[in-house]
Amino acid sequence: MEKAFDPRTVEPSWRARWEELRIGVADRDSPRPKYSIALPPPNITGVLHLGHAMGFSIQDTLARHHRMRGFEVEWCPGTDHAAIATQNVIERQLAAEGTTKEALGRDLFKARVDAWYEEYGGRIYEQMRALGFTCDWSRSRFTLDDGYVRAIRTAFKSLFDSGLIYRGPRIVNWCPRCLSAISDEEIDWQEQTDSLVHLRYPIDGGGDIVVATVRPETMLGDSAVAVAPGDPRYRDAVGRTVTLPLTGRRVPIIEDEAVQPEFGSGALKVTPAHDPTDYEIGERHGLPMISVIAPDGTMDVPDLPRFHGLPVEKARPEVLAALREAGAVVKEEEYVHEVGHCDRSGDVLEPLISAQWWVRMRELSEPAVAAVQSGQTTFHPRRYTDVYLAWMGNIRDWCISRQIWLGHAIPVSTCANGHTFAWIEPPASCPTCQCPELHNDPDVLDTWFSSALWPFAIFGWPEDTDDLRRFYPTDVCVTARDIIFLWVARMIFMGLRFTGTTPFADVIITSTVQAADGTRMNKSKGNAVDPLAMIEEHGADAVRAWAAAVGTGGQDVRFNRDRIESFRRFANKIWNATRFLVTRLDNGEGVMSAPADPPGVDELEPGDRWMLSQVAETVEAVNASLEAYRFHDAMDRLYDVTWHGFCDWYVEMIKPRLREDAPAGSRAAAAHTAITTLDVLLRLLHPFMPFITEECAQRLPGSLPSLQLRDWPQVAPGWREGLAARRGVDELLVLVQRVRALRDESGVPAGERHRLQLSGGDPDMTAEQRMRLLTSLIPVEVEENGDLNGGVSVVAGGLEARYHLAFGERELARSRRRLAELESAIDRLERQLATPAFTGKAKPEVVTEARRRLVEARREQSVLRAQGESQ
RNA sequence: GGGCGGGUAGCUCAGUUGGUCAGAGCGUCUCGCUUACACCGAGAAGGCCGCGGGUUCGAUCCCUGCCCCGCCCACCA
Repeated sequence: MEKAFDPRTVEPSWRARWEELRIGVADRDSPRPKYSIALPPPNITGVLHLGHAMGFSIQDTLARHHRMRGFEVEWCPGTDHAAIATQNVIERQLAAEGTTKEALGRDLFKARVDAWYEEYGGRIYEQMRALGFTCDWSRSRFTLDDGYVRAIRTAFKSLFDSGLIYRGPRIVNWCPRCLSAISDEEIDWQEQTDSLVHLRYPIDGGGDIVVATVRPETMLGDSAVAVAPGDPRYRDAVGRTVTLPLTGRRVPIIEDEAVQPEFGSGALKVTPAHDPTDYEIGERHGLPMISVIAPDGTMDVPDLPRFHGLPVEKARPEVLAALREAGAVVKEEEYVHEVGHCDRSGDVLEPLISAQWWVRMRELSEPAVAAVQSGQTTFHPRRYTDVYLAWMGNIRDWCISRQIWLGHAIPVSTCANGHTFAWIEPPASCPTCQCPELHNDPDVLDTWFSSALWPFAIFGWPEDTDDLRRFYPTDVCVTARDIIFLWVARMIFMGLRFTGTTPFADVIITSTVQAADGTRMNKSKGNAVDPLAMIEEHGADAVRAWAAAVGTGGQDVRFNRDRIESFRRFANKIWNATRFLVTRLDNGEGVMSAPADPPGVDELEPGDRWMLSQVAETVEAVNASLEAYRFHDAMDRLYDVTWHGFCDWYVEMIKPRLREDAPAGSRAAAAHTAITTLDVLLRLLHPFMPFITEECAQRLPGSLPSLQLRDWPQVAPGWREGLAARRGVDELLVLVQRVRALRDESGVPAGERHRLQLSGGDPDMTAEQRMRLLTSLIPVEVEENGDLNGGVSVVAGGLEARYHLAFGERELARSRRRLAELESAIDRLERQLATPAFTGKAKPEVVTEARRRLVEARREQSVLRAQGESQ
């Protein structure tokens, strides 16, 4: 074995091995219980960053863990066409080349897109492969696949035929660059400082009314002035009209509850065609919707040539100037507010009226709320449940049409006779009147409409396929919190609608990876980290272990190269521990088998039992952590027990026993314990760090072609018995540390032995055992002396230390203290519960809690007393 | 405006039913190339657990107020 672990030489062959063994490919007909995950399909807008790597690593950890536990694991991968995002990327590319998609034409544009998908789809796959993911590539899906398209059309038609999809003109979030509507969830709100302009509108017949706006240009489309109902300041004005400056249009003064009387002057100019609030006011009052801004973001006011055709940002000062000339401007003030931007292009959104396709949400959201409330799907961390419920609870209709080139065509046609219908296969004629003259809807679907079907569409829905029956619903969905609404929520209501069940039982929300400076990591800022670079530097295992260590704390995490590096060192540590044991135990015919028959209890020394009991605890702790999706706990624990418990303490303490001249029984027991421990640790670590663990496990006796074919470790009956010996050994280890510190402080030369006088200690440990353990770790001559009562001390010129092992005494003191604590707690609780003021007035749950605590405290008290008496 | 999360060693962060919970990694300092590992080992220093109240025998942990930081939601133009 090489002296240092080199991931680069090891990783490729294991990737190949896993593929040869078809580790990731799920067998539909296997008798094992299934465990399935639908990989959140990454957008093919570029390569994956560290955030993806984290979420995906966690999924692979789950997949590998469940395979070892005996599940037939289906982790289905795929990619998302991400229509609007990809189109933006390509368009930017074209712009850089000095051309446009229009100049290119549809066909060439499509070729361009396909080439992009090819290249980046491939690179994403390479990234995932590099991390050692065992997803089922045989079932890999792309949202533009034929079968997938069929699923989308089926879902669309079903919703359309049930009246849950409708088309209509409404106010939408319009992106003037994408030239498309977008949904509420795709708005990126940014704080912005603007000028709040107060305008005076003359009231017909005398007087005037002042309104405030940050968008004076929209006043060209005003169709009313609104005040709060009953506002005394405007009692006389309501019902009258004003004549708008510049347009000369007469509009009414109305009352509407949307108006906040405290804001500004308490009067609001109403522009229903260009403001969501105003739109609703307009609907309530039947106001005309006067569009003055065109889809390309320029003013559309042919009657006013001064402004017509100006881009909004140029029109604003121009209109303001005109208003000033007209004497309508009262004052201007700085104003900070949130402005919606397109989350793809970054442009300021222009609310405007447009005919779009919508999904009626009420009927879909109600079951989706109920499903989460009833626990059919659980969020981890739990607090995201409330986030989800709040959103789903007051959701508005979903705008699903996009006016872009790329994406799934809306499967709707209208015939010459005006029959509109949805279809699954492109029709030749109208199903109602057989008219062959059809007009297809020109829009495409919101990408998230297709993503919403992912967990069942990947398995062949709407067909009742074997895969669907076998692997759906999935078990968990691992994703980032910023797509809870965009994706997770929508999968839930679509799943309920089309399959009658939620698509996954658990949703794991991973940490968000920030750049080192705490800002958001994103490609355009250039601070995104490519996982491949980290793999190159530290190896795939290090990246994965890092992901597990920081991915599920529920807290955002800053990119920290040192942290990743620490796991590379950890891999090296594992490598070297293995290398040491394997070479030391190689008897010429291979590694000395951890004997087929484990040594009898008699042959195990206290240190061996100490180690095995820790192994038992580790298995249980890791199980509990994984059960609760607390990967960071599991990783921490494994790191600690492997490095410190095993390498630093155990391996060091058995070194003398591993020498060939050591007593055979003792040597066998140490070998058995060491190999057993290493084997269990490697298996526990494998889902997190598959490469290094495979590489090491291969060298141990009894290995299989892959750890993925081994069982998940279980605690063997004897291991826990070591718990009793633990305290005795632990006490010696504390002594070792104190002696080391003492030697360090006293400047004793490294090799020089000194005398150590001992008394006390675990009565079950012989003086011989105690001495062997100590001398394996520190250079001392041990002398047992029953009369010592002091701690460590230095005697005379040469070092001499005396130490009294307080075995049992510490526990006794602790138990006394605990008893005292319990007594006072019981005292207080009894007093509290005897007080009518408390039992009568406090909240019932508080009283119940107090009773429960009292019962618990009494129980613990009696247990401790019983223990005390037995000793 | 509402809600959520966070403020713990120089840095990045753990700390799940209030009582060995004051921890890890990195960094720093002092030793050590003892035949697994210098991608190492041993030892050490370092913290009013954001601030003020409160509950309690006891609070980093529970309640309350405040100060910062981040995020989400929201129709105040």
